Amino acid sequence: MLDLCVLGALARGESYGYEIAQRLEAGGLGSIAGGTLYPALLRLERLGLVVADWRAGDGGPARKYYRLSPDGTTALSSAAADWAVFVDNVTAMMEVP
Amino acid sequence: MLDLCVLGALARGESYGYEIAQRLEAGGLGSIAGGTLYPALLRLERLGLVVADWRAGDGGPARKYYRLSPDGTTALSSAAADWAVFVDNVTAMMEVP
DNA sequence: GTGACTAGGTAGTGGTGCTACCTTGTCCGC
DNA sequence: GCGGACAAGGTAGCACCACTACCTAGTCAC
Repeated sequence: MLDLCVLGALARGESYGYEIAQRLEAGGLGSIAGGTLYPALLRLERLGLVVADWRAGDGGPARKYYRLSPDGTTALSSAAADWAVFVDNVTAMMEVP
Repeated sequence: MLDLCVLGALARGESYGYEIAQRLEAGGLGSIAGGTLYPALLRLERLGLVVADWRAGDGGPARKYYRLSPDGTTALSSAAADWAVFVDNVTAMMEVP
């Protein structure tokens, strides 16, 4: 769930962890703590869905920039389709007719 | 997540575990195994969101019929509202603009 | 030089859903 | 009349995931 939102946030352009958290919060998903976000980013990196490289910080510590890999892009669009179906089913189940 | 779907299934009328699983499967949520469903029902019962009573089986073992408690009804409608907001946010996050 | 802020990471925990397995009851086919 | 299929409920253990708490390191302002 969180992983897919992170992929979606990265679909808006490459970014680093701290800024991804801000994108997610701006998207209404609440504040995602570092201890939640960074393990998710490491998972996605190990799965090959995102690729990362370190860059010097702009007034602050170095940043690790993440961007979608081709696998990540296809995983995101396939997950988005699955998500739409799942949402339709769950919403129908939760609404009392 | 599953708990809310179970509440939704019970909002269609009181039922027992085996039939709830069939309602969920008919709703497109896939086949929910007993080892998944029954712990969820026990959770909901301990939380007071559903109430249950045993009745003699109709050609088969006894059945435990569950129905929504007043707390369960309010929990379901409040969860459905939260779910709608959450879905909107996640869907927006996962769709690449 | 101390604190605030940015940035990333690890350790441990709790909840949740899964598989696997068990028990009881009825009915059907051989 | 016995074994298997099926209905119905339950428990045990495992794996994953998100969370809290904590740690490290860099820069800047006071």
